[in-house]
Amino acid sequence: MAATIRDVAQASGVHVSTVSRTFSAPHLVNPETRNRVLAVAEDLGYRPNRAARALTTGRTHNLGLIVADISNPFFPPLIKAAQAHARTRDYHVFVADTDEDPQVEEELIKALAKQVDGVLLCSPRLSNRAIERLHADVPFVVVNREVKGMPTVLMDIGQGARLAIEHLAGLGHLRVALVSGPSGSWTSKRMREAAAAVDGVDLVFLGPNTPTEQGGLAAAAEVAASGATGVLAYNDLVAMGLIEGLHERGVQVPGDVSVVGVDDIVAGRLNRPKLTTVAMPTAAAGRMAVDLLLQSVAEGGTATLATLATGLVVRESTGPAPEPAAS
Amino acid sequence: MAATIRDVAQASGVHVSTVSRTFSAPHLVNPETRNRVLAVAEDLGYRPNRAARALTTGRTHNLGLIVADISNPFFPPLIKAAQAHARTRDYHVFVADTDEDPQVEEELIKALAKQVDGVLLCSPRLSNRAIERLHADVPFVVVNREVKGMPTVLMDIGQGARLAIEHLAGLGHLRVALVSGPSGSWTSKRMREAAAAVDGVDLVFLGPNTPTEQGGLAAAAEVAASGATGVLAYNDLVAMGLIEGLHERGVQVPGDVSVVGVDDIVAGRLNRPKLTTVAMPTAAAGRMAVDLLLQSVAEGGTATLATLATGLVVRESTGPAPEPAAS
DNA sequence: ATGTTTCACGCAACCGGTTGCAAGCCCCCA
DNA sequence: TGGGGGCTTGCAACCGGTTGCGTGAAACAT
Repeated sequence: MAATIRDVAQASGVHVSTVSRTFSAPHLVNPETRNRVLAVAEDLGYRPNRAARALTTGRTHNLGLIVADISNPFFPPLIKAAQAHARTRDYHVFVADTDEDPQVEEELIKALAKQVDGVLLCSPRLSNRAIERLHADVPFVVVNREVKGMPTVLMDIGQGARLAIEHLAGLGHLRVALVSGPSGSWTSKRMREAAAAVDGVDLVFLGPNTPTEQGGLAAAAEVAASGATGVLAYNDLVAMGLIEGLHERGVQVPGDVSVVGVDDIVAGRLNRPKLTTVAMPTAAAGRMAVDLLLQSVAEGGTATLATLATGLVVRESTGPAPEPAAS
Repeated sequence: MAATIRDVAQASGVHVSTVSRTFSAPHLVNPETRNRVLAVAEDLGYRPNRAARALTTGRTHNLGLIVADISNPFFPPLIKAAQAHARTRDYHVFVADTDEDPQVEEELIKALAKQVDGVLLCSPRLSNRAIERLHADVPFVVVNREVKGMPTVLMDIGQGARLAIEHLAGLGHLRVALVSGPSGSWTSKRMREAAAAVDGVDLVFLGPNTPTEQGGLAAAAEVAASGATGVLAYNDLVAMGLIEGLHERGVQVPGDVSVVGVDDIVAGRLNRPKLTTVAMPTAAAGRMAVDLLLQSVAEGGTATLATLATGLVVRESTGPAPEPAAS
């Protein structure tokens, strides 16, 4: 159906290798010939078949991006930044969603392996072992988690968590709950560690939870029962669900309980009360991840670790700790 | 690096064609041989290279899904459903985001064309002409827009708009504003037509707007000035931005103005007030689109049109029209 | 006039699979 | 015992490109 390199060769009276070079090494072909070939190619609507090219060159000029849950508003900015950035490097990014299922994640990686030059693993749910094993098939860059020996882009959630806890402490909250995400989450662990390093606050660890509003909603009872007046949630979605759940129980935010989220998703800005949250440099992370990946594709495994700074955005979901009930 | 079919052939003492058949036509090879080959393949970690296979078969077993803006929470459920459904058919789905840019959209389609068997175009921004032209390169299914001669999945937004307007009319709103989306949007047009068909309400058309909270926020002034007490917004994001903007102006929702969104995104359920909205069957649309696409890939262009019903979900952002000010 | 470069291009093998054709084998039946 | 048919497997061409090598011609130096 579509024109192939041989059609173009025949129509312009040259050998296929000349057509090939016209596109992949133009300086090797006489300008006159080149223009003729280009004209014919244009005329026939010929475009080199990237897949076929990849077969011999080993370069597909595609990148894969694997994400646990596209619905999580944390990812789209990262995805968009990665795609836009990759495009400037003449690469395309294919996104796949694993539905939080490690099995699916592995299957997708294998399927992608031969069709892309490298894969961006965003918050992977796979075990380190599995990741290292699969790494033999295709270069990786891991985002939002540390896997030894692998190029990694981290957002300094520890710093963010510390800022958040200090913010709460500064408002007089003496007892703060950490509502964590999925069990074994690398992020949750870092948050706990960082929070524990802040002096003068009493920490309660709650969870694990699904990292969605549902999870937050479900955690509301626990939080209410914990006696904490400040909460650092796993992410904004959990925070929003939690606020909703607390509200249903008649607990006021920020009057009775202050809540801090993580991610700074757009919806948090529209929430009522507007969410105080740890802002993640997602777009920068997406670009950085692409850079690292292309670098590691080109040069072979350089296991750089990039850590991006986070910041605290104070809005309306946090306020002074309530007076201790004088009962 | 990775094992090829020839490695497996050599290691198991058979010809490559036998290995090939072991995977793609198992019934043609002796069970004994087959098991030996499978064992060796397993041992070497061999997996057929899908791209190479595609070269001869013309089937990549991949689908492309192109979307204007992944950040729009309307799409993720559709994407997830499409991916999950495709997986059951042994297909993989690659998602790409065009950033609302027709240029990028076209480029992505061309890039994907040779690497997938078909493309799902979700709310494309390209002109009908361009779509028809590109259709020569790769089968399409269009979602959320009508392009003649192409398999299409539609959600009956007209019906939804009618339900919404009737709901508002039933609450006593006599003057209703339609806050539309991007200029030339197919969806906006359908909504206008359907709304116009409802008797007894006075319609005001506002817009165009970006289909995001920003757009809604920006439209607040216009809405406040329009004298409408009911609003049907282009989508939930716009509705939420609008509510936020009205709130900033001291206009109460639903006290002073009732707002209906479209899409039924998750965030709308967490909004305060919870959004009354037209629920779109996004997951069903994703599955249906995959089915149509695979069908058209297998059988050649059958230009089916599937229209999926929508429904109205009444929550808290709509209420009785206020008493006319007795000034 | 001869020798040496340089340039442009063709030849053919190769990437990793698939597939139509045919050959070898065994079995069955007449 | 010979012929027909079914199974299993190998052979080789092919999909759409790329690329190392070699050749012929033109350009330049000697």
